[in-house]
Amino acid sequence: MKEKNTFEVIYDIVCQIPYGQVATYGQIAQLAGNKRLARVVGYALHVNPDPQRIPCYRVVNRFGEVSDAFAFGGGNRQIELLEAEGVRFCDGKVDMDGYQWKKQRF
DNA sequence: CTGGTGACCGCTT
DNA sequence: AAAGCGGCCACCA
Repeated sequence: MKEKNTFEVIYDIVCQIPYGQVATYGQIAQLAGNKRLARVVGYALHVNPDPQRIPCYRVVNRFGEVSDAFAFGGGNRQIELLEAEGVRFCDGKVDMDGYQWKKQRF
């Protein structure tokens, strides 16, 4: 049994994001073990070995905005995908008021 | 083998 | 109050 590396854990968490919701790097990083792993989370999605299994487009920074580095494929592709799921965008930012993946308290 | 970087966040001065 | 820096993991030269 091989223990899951930090990357595997990150992929697992991102894969657990429900439909119509988004999560932040810090949120995932904290669930992965340390919130400082946020940077690693970004890198993990950067390599994104399995985009079909890892919906990286459901991951946004704490501002609710997508990364301005590569924009996931040349443009706001990510935003359109989220809109297709029913997520509302405001000035290119996600309405974190009720779409941020909050671990169901109950 | 060593150094540096990266789709980030939070703390410190 | 604002600005700068560190930290963690993995990969590249």
